[in-house]
Amino acid sequence: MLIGTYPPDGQSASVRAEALTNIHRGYIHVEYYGGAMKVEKETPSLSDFARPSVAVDLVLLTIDAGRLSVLAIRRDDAVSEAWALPGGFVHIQESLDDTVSRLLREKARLPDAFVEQLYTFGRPDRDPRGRVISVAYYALVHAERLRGCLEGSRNLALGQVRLSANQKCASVLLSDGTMERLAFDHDEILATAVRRLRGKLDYSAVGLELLPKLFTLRQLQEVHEAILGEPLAKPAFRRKILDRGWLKATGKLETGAAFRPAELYRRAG
Amino acid sequence: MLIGTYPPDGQSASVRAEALTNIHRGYIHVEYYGGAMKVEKETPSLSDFARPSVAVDLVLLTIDAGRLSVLAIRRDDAVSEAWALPGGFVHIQESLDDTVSRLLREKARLPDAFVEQLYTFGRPDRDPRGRVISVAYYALVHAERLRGCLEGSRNLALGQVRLSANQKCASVLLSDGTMERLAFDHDEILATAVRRLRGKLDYSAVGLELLPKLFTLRQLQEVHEAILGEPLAKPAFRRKILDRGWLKATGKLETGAAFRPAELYRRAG
DNA sequence: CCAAAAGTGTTTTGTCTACACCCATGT
DNA sequence: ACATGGGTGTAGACAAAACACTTTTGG
Repeated sequence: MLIGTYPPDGQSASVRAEALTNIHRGYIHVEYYGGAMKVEKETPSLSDFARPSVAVDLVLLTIDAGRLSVLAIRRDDAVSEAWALPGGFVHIQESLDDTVSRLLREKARLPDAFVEQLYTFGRPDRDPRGRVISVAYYALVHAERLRGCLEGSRNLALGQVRLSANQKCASVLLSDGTMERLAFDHDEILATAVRRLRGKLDYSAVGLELLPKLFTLRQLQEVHEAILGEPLAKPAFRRKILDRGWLKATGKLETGAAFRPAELYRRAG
Repeated sequence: MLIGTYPPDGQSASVRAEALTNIHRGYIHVEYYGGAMKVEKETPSLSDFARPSVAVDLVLLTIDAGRLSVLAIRRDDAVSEAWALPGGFVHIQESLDDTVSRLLREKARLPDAFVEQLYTFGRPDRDPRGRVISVAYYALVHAERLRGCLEGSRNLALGQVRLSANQKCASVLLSDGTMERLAFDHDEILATAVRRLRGKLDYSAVGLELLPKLFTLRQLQEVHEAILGEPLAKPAFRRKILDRGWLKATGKLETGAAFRPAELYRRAG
């Protein structure tokens, strides 16, 4: 399929190369004959539609000072000065999971973490820069693992998650006391992550991802309370969790307790 | 930002142009000087990466002859001759939900249906034609609504869903008795839909979407059994469902029953 | 009356909750 | 010893499962 032939004057070649990269894909043959350029596209074309950009946004959650907190990044670009979730575009030869791993490394300097796909947000107007479809993931890490990274960088912060009454959007409370609404539709993404996490607490061991390898039952209960935003009864919680079989008692006791030290558990299996 | 300079020999320029369109986006300046080509990229753009195509794939489920069945479409293009899920590309100014609505109309002639986003599949090699990221949705409709559409078209079929033992992939059994593995990663998408649906039966009223407005408790039980793939105890099922408060008794009785007619229910609220 | 399916009671089992209580430790 | 939080026992509420049973229809 012949797309066109163009004279080799620098100015117009610039514009046309842009149009090409936007609309067409597949093997593009560029041939030179007699000083002019001929551009062809090979037959089986994937899509003749203009393509949206695809990004991954990351809801990196942790428990900081007993509160469910999220990693926010300050956008200093011309688009927005607000806080937002860390994110980035999906490279052309990169799986979505690979994009998430790269973002974890680049933005939070984490070599790995528990991550799960959350939801894909695709409103055409969700990003003022243009059409960006965002596949949101959430990640859970123990706060200790973020310590170094947060101190090293001035445009990263942990903010406490504040879910609205209808659970449709969430704001963050920064350590300086200011309440911030996240940029774009990130408040909605954050709320979706918290709702998902709340739902998973009952039937999965996700809470363990927010704790160190050895932990006490009280610590796990505090994690659940931080996520659910409500206090839980201690005896009921202990028995429910132990009945699930997710935990294995180590026999070791915590150190540095003011009173009776609690037993340390680790994940079973 | 200078990307590189290349000698204008036809053979290698072809390959390099391909690499360019894959890796870079934004304004690309192409200049010619002294018979060579210089390629530059302009600074601030939405995304400096080549964009993947974004598609929606639709898992349209229904209960046909008491079995969980899925709408499959025969691909007659050069890419594949297998059966696949109906799908299509997301247009540049179209929300994901709008794409789903359009696909429902175009592929199944349905003006509306219960739909929910399922998962986004983004392995770079999942489509042999190139990089396609697919946002999968599942839809539930009463089989009666598909009747006319299926008869009218030769490349559409309902196939019984057969989930593998590990629940990681699903095949379809067509009415001619042949067992078909769906094209691309659609077997994995289908399995994901069935797992999701099974999980939702317990805590949501999704089963009602697969029935007409008036239905008997036995019919609802058969829907649940078809989705779960196992028989359920009648008294337990009745009480559980009625306790949930999703249903409202109408007082009417079914007609045409061979024996005692059952009461008709409809959704509450 | 009989066959077949609708619909209900009753008992048992197991899980979650609430509350009371004992246990171990640092001061 | 005692304050404090860790950890356990018991009783009631509630939901689900198993089983037997009654009811209603067409023939």
